[in-house]
Amino acid sequence: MIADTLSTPPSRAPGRPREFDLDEALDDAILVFSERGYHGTSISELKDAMGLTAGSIYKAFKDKRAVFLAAFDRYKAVRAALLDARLSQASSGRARVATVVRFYAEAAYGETGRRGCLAIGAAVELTLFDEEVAERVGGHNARLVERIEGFIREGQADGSIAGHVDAPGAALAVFSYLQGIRIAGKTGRHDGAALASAEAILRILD
Amino acid sequence: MIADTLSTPPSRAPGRPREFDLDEALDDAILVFSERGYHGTSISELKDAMGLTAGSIYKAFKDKRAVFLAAFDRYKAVRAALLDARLSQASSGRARVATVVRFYAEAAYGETGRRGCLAIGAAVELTLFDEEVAERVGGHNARLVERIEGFIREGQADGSIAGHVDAPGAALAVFSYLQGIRIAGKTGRHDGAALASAEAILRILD
DNA sequence: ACTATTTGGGAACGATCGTTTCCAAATAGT
DNA sequence: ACTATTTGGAAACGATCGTTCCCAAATAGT
Repeated sequence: MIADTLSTPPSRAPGRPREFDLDEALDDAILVFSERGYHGTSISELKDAMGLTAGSIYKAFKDKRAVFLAAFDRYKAVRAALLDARLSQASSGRARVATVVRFYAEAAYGETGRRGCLAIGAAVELTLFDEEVAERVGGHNARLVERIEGFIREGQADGSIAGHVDAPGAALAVFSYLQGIRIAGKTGRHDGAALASAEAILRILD
Repeated sequence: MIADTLSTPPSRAPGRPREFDLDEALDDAILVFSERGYHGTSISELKDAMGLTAGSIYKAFKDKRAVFLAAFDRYKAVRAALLDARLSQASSGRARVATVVRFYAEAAYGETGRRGCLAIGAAVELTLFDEEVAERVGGHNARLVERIEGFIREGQADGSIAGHVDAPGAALAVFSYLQGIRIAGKTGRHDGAALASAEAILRILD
């Protein structure tokens, strides 16, 4: 009985099983939405990119907006997992800030850089007229700023960051840099520059 | 004869005169495009915002894209004039960098902040699939980065900025901050924080 | 075997998109 | 006065948008 309710994963729903992997489809959606934006992506393009028919998309998601929201959530989850893995190897407050800064700078050049950041696209394109998107993006951003501020305070406690640094101001400055370097990466040509700027920004912790 | 070709400004074209001011209409277009983005703005919304009929818009501009390009150019020109006026009152290299940083930080909160930056919207939404937009945005950005780098070098020459600062890296870091603070302003709630972050970012010049 | 349920695939829907066309009104040149 | 030209305004265009519907196929439970 208890075992029955606990071992539910292998059990399957009644009807015909879905022939594609939801997360893989969302990964494709992330790419198109990142490149073309929300309004710039049609269902037809989404269909081609995800390798699905319109019917299948609308059976898996309520509407286009739901696809975007799901893609956004997955994008955030995947990126956060990647960052956290790196963060676990940083041993001082300064090292943690540096890890975050370099993580974003690395994503800012090359193909990834030109493709752009889905979260920034969402913030720019949707926050003003979609309350739910605004809350999600705003929440993520606020949490990241708080996290950076926490790293700075940790650094001040462990001696890796100067005590006179204004933690809230510096945290927002670093966060802004993270967003901005992704925009710079959309039009910028030189790759090493992004990494150099990452080192430069860390000077605000001295 | 010569006077004739030189005093052309008061002379008028043949047909019925335009009943609206082009620049005022573009100012309205700047607002809608900033708020809703390029793809998110329909001709119908453009029509309402500019107080014109579709016919009048298409007589003044080739198509929707041309309206956007004109709005973009005007936005850039107006903002540049505003910045230059402030810049003329800054007497050291550091003061000039600080002026630029505060100029962007001020635009990042309140109604202006939530409305967003037209140039950033263009970069995010259009650069990947519109070569002309990419060139314009990329050109503006590159020029601003170079300008900041110049201010830093001037500061190092006049003693207001430390000599050990990596000018290209710091310039791109400052530029990225400028873009990022405008994004932060779309979801951020607290106004004073933007200004505090502006002061924090200037620490990279120490 | 049969029913219920869900998916894949594609045709079809109304709505809205960006754009063009048409006509009356307003100007300049002759 | 007349012609040429341009604008204002609104109706009309085909194309594409996001979404729904329909039917055959594939599964689970009985």
